[in-house]
This record gives sequence, C-alpha cells and structure tokens, in this order.
Amino acid sequence: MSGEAARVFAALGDPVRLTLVASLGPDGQSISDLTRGLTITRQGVTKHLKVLEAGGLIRSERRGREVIWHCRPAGLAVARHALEEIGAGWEQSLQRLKSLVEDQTPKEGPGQI
Amino acid sequence: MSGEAARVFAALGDPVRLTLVASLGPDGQSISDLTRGLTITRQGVTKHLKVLEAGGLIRSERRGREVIWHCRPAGLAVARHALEEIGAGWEQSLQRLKSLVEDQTPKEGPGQI
DNA sequence: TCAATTAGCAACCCGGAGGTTGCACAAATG
DNA sequence: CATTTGTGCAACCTCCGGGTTGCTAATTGA
Repeated sequence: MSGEAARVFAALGDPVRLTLVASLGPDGQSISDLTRGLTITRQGVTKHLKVLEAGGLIRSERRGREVIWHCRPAGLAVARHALEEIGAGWEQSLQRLKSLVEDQTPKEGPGQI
Repeated sequence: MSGEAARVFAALGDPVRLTLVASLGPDGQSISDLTRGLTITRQGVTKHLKVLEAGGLIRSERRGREVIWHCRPAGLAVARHALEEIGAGWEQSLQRLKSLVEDQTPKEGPGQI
C-alpha cells in the first residue's frame, strides 16, 4: 500500500485522464490524435500523459517526428492488486464482525451497504 | 467511465487516505481513533474522510458524541468495475493487434510490457 | 456540576494541478 | 526549398487540495 498505488490511483482520478486511458491501446496514438477528440490544448494533453506515465499506466515511443503512446497493462495490475488488498482487509473485519454477531456463519461476500 | 469512477480513484489517490481506508473496517472507528496513528491533525483527517465519503468508499454514523466511520464495499466495486472496463478495452486492441501481426491466434492475456 | 473528550466550523496559508499562450525546432510533404 | 504538421519548453495564471490554528458546541464521566 505504498506511494506507488497512490500514484496510480491519482493518475486515474481525473475524468480527462480516464478518457485518455480509455481511448488508448497497445497500438498507440500520437498526442495530436489524442487531442483531436478533446476540448483542451495539446499541451494540456501532454501534461496529463506525463501524469499517466509517472503512474506507470502508459508508455511512449518516438516514431519519426511524432510520439506514440501505448497502454501499459502492468500499471493496471498495480491498481487492481491494491484494490484486492483493501477489499481483503475489509472482508476480514466483516468475518470477525459476523462471527461475533451471528453465531458461527462466515459465508456471504461483502454486504453492499 | 463517468465522473463517478474518477471521484473514487481520486479519493484513493492519496497515501494518507489509502492508510485510512486500509485501517478501516465495517466495525468502524472514530475520527480520534483514526487520527491517533497518523501525524496530521484531526481536522486534516476529517477532510480526508469527507473526500473518501464523497467517493462512496466510506460512510459515517453518529454514536453519542462521536462519529463512527465504516467501510463501504460498494465504493470499491465501482473502482474495480472501472478497472475491468479499461482492461477490457486494452485487451480488445491487443487482440486486434495480434490478429494482424501473427496470423490468427487470439490467445494470451495482457502482455506485461 | 465541572472537567475532559469528541467533533464541527471558519479562516487562513501555501504549493502544486490543470490549463493556457507564445515561441522554437525537427520531420514530412509538395 | 518552403510549408505544413507534430512536439517540446518555458512562463504564466487561477483555483483547489492538503494542512494548520482558533474557537465553539455537545456528550460523557467523575
């Protein structure tokens, strides 16, 4: 649960970056391509891409005069793993709680309260 | 992929809030309890808790003079779902790419580049 | 009843995030 | 060679996030 996870989540914690990440794939797109769909400046997009890169969610590759940005599944894995950990901790407390309240029935998943 | 997901991720995108969320369970803790472990002020913790609540990750319950904060698994589910969506999009492009490069073998998972 | 504990509210500070403009430069393209 | 296209860099602006202090209110417990 180090700063790495926080960085990945922070990178994903912006609507613009989420759409960027969603419109991206391993085949990659240039900054100009990515900018075309949005309402902000190319430089704005560049900054967002840097944040996503710092979070390990994307990577770049220079091709001629343009820079191609690809997705980086390992970054997603970090986020997924962190969520698992949190969920595990919560479930553990849930089990303990249920074992106390009801008699002895550790069964259901996380209650969607 | 609306603003909801962004809000959840943003809520998780801070080391202090990650530790808060990790040290929380359905049994709940008061603000003072939560503050005891950390190096920041009670008011600072309160602000973080508000952010987590806005993200749907925790919920509060007044008990006498103190406020008890519980986890809220539904919030985690939102984050998990958003990650799934992103991952699915990436894999789809991966499949397309592989189908083009190799001949016709849509098989493996996301390559950990 | 009086003191201690728990929490809320408001004001304030500071740095960085998100966004822009302007300019310079390299690579395609005709 | 001149022009278009794709990027990078730097400066700047504004606003919000994270954090604090100070004061007040309510509950609890001795």
